[in-house]
Amino acid sequence: MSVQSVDRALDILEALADQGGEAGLSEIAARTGLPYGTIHRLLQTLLNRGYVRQESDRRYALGGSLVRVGGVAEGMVGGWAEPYLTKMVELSGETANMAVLEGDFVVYVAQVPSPRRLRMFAEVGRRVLPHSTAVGKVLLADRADAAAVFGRTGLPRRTEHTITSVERMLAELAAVRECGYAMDLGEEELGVHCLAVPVSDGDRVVAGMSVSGPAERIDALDRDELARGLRKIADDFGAEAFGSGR
Amino acid sequence: MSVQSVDRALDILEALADQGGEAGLSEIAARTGLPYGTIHRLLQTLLNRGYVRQESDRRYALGGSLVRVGGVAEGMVGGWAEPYLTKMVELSGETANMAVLEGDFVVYVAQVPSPRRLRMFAEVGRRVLPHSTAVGKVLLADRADAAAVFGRTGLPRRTEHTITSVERMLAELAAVRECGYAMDLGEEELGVHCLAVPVSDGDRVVAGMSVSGPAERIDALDRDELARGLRKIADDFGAEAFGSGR
DNA sequence: AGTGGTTTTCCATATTATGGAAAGGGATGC
DNA sequence: GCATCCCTTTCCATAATATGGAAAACCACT
Repeated sequence: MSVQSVDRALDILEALADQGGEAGLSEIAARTGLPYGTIHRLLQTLLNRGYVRQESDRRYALGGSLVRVGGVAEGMVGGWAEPYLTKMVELSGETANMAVLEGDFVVYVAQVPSPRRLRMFAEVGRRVLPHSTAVGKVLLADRADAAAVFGRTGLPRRTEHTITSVERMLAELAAVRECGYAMDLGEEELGVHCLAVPVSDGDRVVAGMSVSGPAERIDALDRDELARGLRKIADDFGAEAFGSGR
Repeated sequence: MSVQSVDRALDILEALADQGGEAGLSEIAARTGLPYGTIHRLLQTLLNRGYVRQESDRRYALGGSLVRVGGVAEGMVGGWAEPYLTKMVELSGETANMAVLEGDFVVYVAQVPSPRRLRMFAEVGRRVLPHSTAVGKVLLADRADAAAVFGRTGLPRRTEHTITSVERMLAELAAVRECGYAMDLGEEELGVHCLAVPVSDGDRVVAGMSVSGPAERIDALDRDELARGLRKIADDFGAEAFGSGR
């Protein structure tokens, strides 16, 4: 039903992404379990098309052709998310956002604003560091290399509530994994609180969705109940947009 | 030397991207020249992995899995661009940027700042609309659906110099195609001028590189000569990062 | 120079993808 | 409400295509 060689080529691309975009042939072999000869041949093909690039030290890296295709895809996904974000707005009364991780940044790719007078607005396209946002936390909670990300970006203080210690942050991420949602209590912007839930493709967290609003309004909601509702919506979206088969 | 089915799968992905991220099976067939049965089977595979999604009207669209992989690739490309951007800084004395189109936005993916005291700074990660920037113009000049983009985004006035009419903008894009570079004369920010050149994968424009600085300094340079120099650098980079084979 | 760990190439084999043609769906017009 | 047209999906016999083990080449250390 599926074309084997294409499936395997995608495995290789994903293995490369998992390793941060760069890996040697044997690392790919370890991760995918495919025989060397096969991987090498598949890599040649991806190389010819610019989907993979070979560094001077013979290691392989994700290539430029993916940027264009990925960019177009990102626009699509943002569009599909809107009905789901709308449900989140209905459920919470607050502005809903979707964001993905791009390199070490959180990028907002879609938004549906709250109907209220006082509301969060126009985040689409914004790039922020993950440590001070609720979506950032759900996105990193799933990644084994979260500590490495903090090593590169640091945890700059944005407000008096920002978590600036790596240990405390890792503990926070553990808590997020535990309860399945993340909060931002004025850590990015004073007076703004958010609750974020993960969007999964059934295997890994690929995006986050959140609602954000004035601290008092968010705090007035029942977190666990709200989180349950949002998770449901996010799961539906994940299944629709990313799921399919596997 | 290359795995046929993988090659074809990539053709399909690219055909989809060419059509703005969405197409019917027969449109893909028209574009790629592949037989229906083959395309369908390949699409099934991509569907199973979330690289393609099927809309309710049975059309196909680029899928969510590309977002993650594309995001990682984007980080890589930004890194490789730096030596080339450095050359641009040496040539022009001004800050150099690289940007790509993501959905309808221009996203800056890499920067090398000018050594001067007064300089442009820290644009990486910023997302702006294409109409008011030089890179945006070179990126759109290559796209047949530029008018559709403006339909969605509008051409909001950023300064008194911003081009806000679609006709004038399309004329500008034609001029850009003609001379091979684009200018921004304070259209995004007063007093800031830029000159941008396209980065091509040998077939299509995939990114833009630009230098930006204070109006007086940029205006003092010989545009055509500078553009020639920048093009050379951009071409080298395009060949290295996106080219390879085909 | 020697050694260990890679990456790359090769080639006979049968597994795997191929594509033409026919069946199935949906929409549009009469 | 029915027929028509166009687009999508399925099928299957064929051979072209991808496979993967093993050997060779390469590189980086020491």
